[in-house]
Amino acid sequence: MRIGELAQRAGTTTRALRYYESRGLLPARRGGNGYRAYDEEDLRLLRQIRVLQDFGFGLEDTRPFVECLRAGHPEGDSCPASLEVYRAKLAELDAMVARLSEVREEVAGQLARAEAARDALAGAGGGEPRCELVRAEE
Amino acid sequence: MRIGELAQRAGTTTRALRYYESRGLLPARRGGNGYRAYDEEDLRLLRQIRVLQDFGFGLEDTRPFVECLRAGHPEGDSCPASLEVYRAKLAELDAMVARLSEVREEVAGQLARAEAARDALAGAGGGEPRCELVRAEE
DNA sequence: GCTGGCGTTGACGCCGGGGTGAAGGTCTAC
DNA sequence: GTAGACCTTCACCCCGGCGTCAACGCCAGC
Repeated sequence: MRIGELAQRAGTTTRALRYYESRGLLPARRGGNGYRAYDEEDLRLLRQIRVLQDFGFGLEDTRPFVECLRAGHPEGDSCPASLEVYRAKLAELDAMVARLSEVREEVAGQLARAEAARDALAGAGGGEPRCELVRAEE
Repeated sequence: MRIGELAQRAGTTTRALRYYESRGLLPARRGGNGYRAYDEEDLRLLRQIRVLQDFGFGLEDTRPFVECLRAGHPEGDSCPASLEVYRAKLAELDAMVARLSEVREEVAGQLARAEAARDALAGAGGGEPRCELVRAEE
């Protein structure tokens, strides 16, 4: 199988495949004409890469999985190094969620405060706050 | 007040202030010598910018707040446009947290699955799983 | 009048990750 | 024979929010 077919079957581009090879992630054998030659196994490796990429893993993070498959293990995550990547990614995701949630609460607090201040002014200057929704603003 | 003093008092750099001006965010009057001239009000605007930046707001997001202050309102978030930015940011943060949490659960599931597979193999090939912790792995 | 420190403008660098684009040549398939 | 797929190498891009010169102007103190 040549590069175009592999790219098409994996839903990626020939450019990406050459890029992976340049990173040492998916080396290819060569035919006599210099063309890259791939087999079904390479398609498996490539699919593993793309699944992880869809999870937001960096290319380097996919390397242990690919090497695990290449070493003959049944799954890309059958090796300790892959599990470590999972764990590191989990920790990273947890940290991001925690940070974002903190900011979210800060912003929510600011919004609530600002809305309360606005309503207090509206109530003082414009009559009954209860009727606020009745007045057409536009 | 000249640019260096303002930068220092706001804990930023002259380069950042010139950049804000180039973006039209914090225009400065000029003295006869061409030097930028700032006052205490500019310091308030600048502090507003920096608070929002620390929340992770982009520069453009700070514009409504700055213009609100410049229009004479007591707070940068005393204007509807600022509240809209808060709301948009909240939605954005919620979406990010949701997306990250989804991925987190996917990865956690993969990790659990992979660990279970590993343990099943260890149990089948290495004897009693109960004693696994007793065997020195290294 | 000279040095040093502030100021001015403009242009380019960077950071990172995952590629893409173009140019110029070779090979294959119909 | 010609279109299309393939090869290589080098450069570029995207994003924001500045940093880093370069080359100059302005002003105070000595």
